[in-house]
Amino acid sequence: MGSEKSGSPGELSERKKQILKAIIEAHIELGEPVGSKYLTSNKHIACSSATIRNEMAELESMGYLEQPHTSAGRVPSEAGYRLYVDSLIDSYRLTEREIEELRTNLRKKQAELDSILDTAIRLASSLTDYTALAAKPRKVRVTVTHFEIIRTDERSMILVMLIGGIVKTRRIRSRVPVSDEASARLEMLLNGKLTGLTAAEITMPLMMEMEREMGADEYLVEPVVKGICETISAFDGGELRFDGIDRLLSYPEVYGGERLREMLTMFERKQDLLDVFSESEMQTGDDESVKIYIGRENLVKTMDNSTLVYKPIKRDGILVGAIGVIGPTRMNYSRVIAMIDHLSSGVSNLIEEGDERSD
Amino acid sequence: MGSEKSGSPGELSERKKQILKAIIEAHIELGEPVGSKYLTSNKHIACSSATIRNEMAELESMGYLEQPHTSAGRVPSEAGYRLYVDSLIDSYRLTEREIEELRTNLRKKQAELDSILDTAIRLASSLTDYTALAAKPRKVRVTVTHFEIIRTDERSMILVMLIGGIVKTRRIRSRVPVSDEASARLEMLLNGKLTGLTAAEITMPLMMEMEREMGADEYLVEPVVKGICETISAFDGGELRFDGIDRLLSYPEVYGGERLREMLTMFERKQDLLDVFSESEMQTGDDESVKIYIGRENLVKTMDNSTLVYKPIKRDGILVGAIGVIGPTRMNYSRVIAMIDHLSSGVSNLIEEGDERSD
DNA sequence: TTTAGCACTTGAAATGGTTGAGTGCTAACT
DNA sequence: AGTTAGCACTCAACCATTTCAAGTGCTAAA
Repeated sequence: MGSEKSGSPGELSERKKQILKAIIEAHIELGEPVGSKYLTSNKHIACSSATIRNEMAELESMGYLEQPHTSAGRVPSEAGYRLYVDSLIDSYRLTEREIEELRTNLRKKQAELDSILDTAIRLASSLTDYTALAAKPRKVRVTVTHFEIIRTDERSMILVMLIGGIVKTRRIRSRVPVSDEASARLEMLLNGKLTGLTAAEITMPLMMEMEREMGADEYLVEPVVKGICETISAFDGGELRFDGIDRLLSYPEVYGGERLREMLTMFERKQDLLDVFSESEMQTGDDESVKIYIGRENLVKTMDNSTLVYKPIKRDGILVGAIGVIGPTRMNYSRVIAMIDHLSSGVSNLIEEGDERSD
Repeated sequence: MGSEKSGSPGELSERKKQILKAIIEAHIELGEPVGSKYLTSNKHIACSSATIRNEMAELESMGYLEQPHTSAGRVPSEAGYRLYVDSLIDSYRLTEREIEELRTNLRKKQAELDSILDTAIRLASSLTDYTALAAKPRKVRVTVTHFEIIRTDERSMILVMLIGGIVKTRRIRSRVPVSDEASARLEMLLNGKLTGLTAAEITMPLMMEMEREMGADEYLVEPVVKGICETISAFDGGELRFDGIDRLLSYPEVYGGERLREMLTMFERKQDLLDVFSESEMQTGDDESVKIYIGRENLVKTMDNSTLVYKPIKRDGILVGAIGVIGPTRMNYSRVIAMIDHLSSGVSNLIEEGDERSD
């Protein structure tokens, strides 16, 4: 047996490449193992089925193809897909219509990051026909940069916090009326003492000091600070949202039975997937192109037969999220890649420029 | 054939009730059609299998039971379940442990409605083992009650809107520096002109008037007002969130194959389900107890074999949402009902009392 | 080096018989 | 009249067997 398990693409003759590419594309299209005869008749390859069989046998021993059972056609292996996306793939040109659809749909929603992401995954899912997801990675150091208190009536107010460019609010109610003077002082205190601190750095002594400075209105401090800590903690957990989960069912060969359950469970737990994105945060230095994880390449075990395609989203140069799709290994790579690329860039631009439509 | 399709429970002899109840509970427990022999041996019923067969035949002709095929046991019909939950069911006592779990978990999260709901559905799903969902019903008349502008730096600010007790924010950026005076005037204008108006009532003339009053800073008006309209519009759409979708797969008899897909699709589309909740908003006058929709009783077609159990959530007497679970018709009604009842009340109390931990 | 032909393998689908749970009905019993 | 035992009947589920067709690997010829 040829023991050259993972050969570099250079080893492959032109014809082998052509055949491998044809097999992968046929399999993407049909979802079934593809046999030698199919290739000769449907893809235009200039040799007979017997020759193709020989080549396929070699490709298999090199690890690019697999055979479900003796009398079935061949199926691309993960290595095969990897080779395909790395060097065989034709880059897909989005049609004018598709670009237009991306642009107008994205433009419509000029809002906070969250709702932009929602629109984006909806788009991604409906355009690619796979399950789409967006992640906000877990942050390492979450701090409030600015506090502001808004009075609504004499015993309730709203605390507005600016956390890394995102606005979070929290309602504060008190049983007794609170003077304007007291809330103003509280606001000042918060801005003076708590900005720039992570949840862990907000200590008891600090809180007691604040209570001292609030004098008669010290009763406000504890619930407010507690709320702030909760908000910060909730924020750094990262977040993950989905669209088109029902589309998983379009690929019963992959997501049938128990596998589907594992998949859904993973979507519910979210943590594993978030880890994947966080990991990418590390290697975000190298480049910022579309990333592709095929099968068990780099991922959680439950994603054996799936591919994750995603691209980071940046604001002012720093990573604020990612958007991608998840689907069967035999997904339409070229189209998906082009789509995610555009979409992510679109979102990046959108949040970069903000709402400055003031011309 | 006895043509009394839907008899009132009064028609039923004590023994018929007892048998029906036993069948339903056995079927809930086992998930399989239950036969006459099983009842005599496992549930203590004081007569022989033959007698039970006779009774079952009658119950079937009355429409309370169904037979999948000739040589199978009986399965409760929707009418049977309905009768069961209406008059046969034993009310379930939550254990101390369960109550404790509800309370502590719910208490932990003292935050805005959204995150309370998230916690609640997570709880509901994990405690009942069914898919849980929470809805914020579509509002008829959404208006902003209060505007507030927060300056972050000289060319960006945050617009805070109070919409029906919920806080929404929106970032505003401008290419040119904005004076404090200008933003203060804008805030005043918004509060003066736009509070109490729905999106539809914000007209062009109104906007032009505002531009006039802003003088040199009129360029701020258009993007801001546009953003406000979007926010209001987005708000009245209602919202629906889930937890434990993976649990659908625990009941393959119901959610296997095509049905599962329909179910997921419905979860994605959300609209149908929201309609159900909105409908309940209408009839919310009659009472505010736990509501139960069994099978095709009242619902969307895709929910034929499912039951929806939910209870509205109120703040200050008005409906702000609902929480419930969705599961197979053969769900453990007594337990689920008790759970949802408690949970919904818990949430209601929590948002009622707010953060007033100032003692 | 390529190709045609053929024997071989093997999963999927079709067939057919067996099994067992559960029923409905009738006749005996209280 | 209501209840029960007994029995024939039905029908899905299961298992073993057969058939079928797709696709291969190999050999021999071009």
